[in-house]
Amino acid sequence: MKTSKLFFPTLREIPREAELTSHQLLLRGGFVKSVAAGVYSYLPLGWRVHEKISQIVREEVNSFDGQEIHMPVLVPKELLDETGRSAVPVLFALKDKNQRDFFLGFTHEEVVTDIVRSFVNSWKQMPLYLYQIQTKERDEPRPRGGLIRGREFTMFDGYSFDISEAALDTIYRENYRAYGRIFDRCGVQYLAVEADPGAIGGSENHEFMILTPSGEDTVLSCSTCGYAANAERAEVPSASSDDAKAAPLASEVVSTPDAHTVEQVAAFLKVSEQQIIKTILCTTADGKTVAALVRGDRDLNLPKFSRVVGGPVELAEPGEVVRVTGAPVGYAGPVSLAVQLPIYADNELMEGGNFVVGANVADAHRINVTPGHDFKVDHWGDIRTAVAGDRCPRCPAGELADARGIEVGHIFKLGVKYSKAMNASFQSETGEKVTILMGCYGLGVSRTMAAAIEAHNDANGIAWPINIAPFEAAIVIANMKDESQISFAKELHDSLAALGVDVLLDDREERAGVKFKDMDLIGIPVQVVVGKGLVDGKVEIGLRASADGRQVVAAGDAATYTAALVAAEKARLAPKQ
RNA sequence: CGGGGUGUAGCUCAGUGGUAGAGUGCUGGUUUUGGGAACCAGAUGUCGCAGGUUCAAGUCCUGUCACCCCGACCA
Repeated sequence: MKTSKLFFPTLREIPREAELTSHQLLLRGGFVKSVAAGVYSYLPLGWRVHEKISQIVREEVNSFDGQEIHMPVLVPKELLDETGRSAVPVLFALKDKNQRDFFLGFTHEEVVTDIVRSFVNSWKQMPLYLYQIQTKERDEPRPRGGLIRGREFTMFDGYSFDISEAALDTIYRENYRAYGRIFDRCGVQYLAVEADPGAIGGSENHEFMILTPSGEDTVLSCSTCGYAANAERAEVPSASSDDAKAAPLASEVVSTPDAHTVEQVAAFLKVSEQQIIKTILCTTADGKTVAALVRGDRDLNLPKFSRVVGGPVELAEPGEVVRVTGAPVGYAGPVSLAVQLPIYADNELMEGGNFVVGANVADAHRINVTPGHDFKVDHWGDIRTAVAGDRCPRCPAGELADARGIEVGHIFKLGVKYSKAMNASFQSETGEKVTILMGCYGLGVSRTMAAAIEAHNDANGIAWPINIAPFEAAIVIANMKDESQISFAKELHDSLAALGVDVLLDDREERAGVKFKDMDLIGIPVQVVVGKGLVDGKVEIGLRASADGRQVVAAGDAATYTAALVAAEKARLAPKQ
């Protein structure tokens, strides 16, 4: 390929709409063009990267007999009615000319399950693994960060169908390993973490996070035993109960004018935030209000709290807080509530005593409050968000450390959740009718593209891992007035192409500096410069990401040297398992 | 949906109620030719849209749309 023919409109300045590094570089490098909020066109360079990632996914999934299919973007409402998912808020909805309801596909469990229930009826037809790489449409409340969270994006979605838990477990682990190989080959550091399954349910699930400081999720991991979890999900081990408890003192109400945050109360009363108990009022799905208590320096974790309560909970409306506490927001406490509520407390509050709590009176708090002594805790549980420094929930010696990550994959054991609702069953070896066991496996192709940039960039632009770079090597002709440079570079281009290198020849009528800047910006990993050294039979070859600069190589060896560099870079990205 | 911000040339941005601007990019020319060259000449606008105030609106007022950020949400 020649740059003189390649459509790659690079920009010198950062478009105003982009804040995130990957978004800026995708726009500046001419990889994508925004069409609407969270909707992008892929230009030639962007589509090359997209297809390289897709191809890696295909190869790894095909290796365990995954079979690619293609399902429609348009999904009739009736299909989603079967599982109740026609009420999902992020759905794009539309009607056809006959007023029939359709949705744009946001994931395809129902569509694929419909295929399988139509044709699969015997245990002999499984295991079966179907997948697609396709556009997904979700009317996100807030798209952001370019390709990180779009309303239209590309996702690999795989679905497994099995006759037993053991078989499901096998394919789940097969997938898990394939994801590892995919991210290794894409040249991104990843971590598989235990995660919250959300409303999709299922017995086991893992998120795959690409580790980068700009990630929007926090992951916690134990270097001792390898436990890793999304901070939203990470467990906190129960408190060690052998701590000597201070004797409860007599509680009393003290004035705390204008102090309604933990920080303000701590400063006013000159106590640490750990000595304060936050009382958070929540509403359950059936409209009841409950109180959650966590230490002042901790955060209530709603997913965890929901599990303890046994159903989804959300923060109570301010009006409800006023009604049950009898005080403005900011002064809630577990003692002397206006309305008696079930009280849930975080396990950590078993340690220590004589806490500060809200007095349920404006501008007042109650000091020397000890759970069990001054008020009754109805339920103890693990309801706070784990943080770095917490003890590992899986091993006695470990401590959790944190890192930031971008969620690029999420795999679930679905069990019978969809197959039961949609009556997808088979006849077993012994003749019984049995519900099919499913798993689903998602991987964001476009998001991986953005995350790879987040993880691999510098002041000059993108430094693509070679397996997903739009081209593997770029040849820059430094002086377009020099016919010998041009003819040598063209021969080198053809030789490299013949050696199987995905090579780009920069033959534009531009000064050398412009070409260097552009090649750095679009991130071609191996750079070859054919310039003034050619009269002495020399060219320069080096790695985009290397600080050492380019090496001077004999022109006659340029093709083999370049091909070897490309091969070495690829070898570096060989799967680690 | 709540809070904040921004809409002016392809892009980045100035613009005091009184003639629509700069840098960069683009076109032509001359000179240059190894890290976004210099000079000369040129083209480029529904000032987001719709109302309103005014002799006069890019500028003031009202509404509306779009985009970005924070939060809520995120199967």
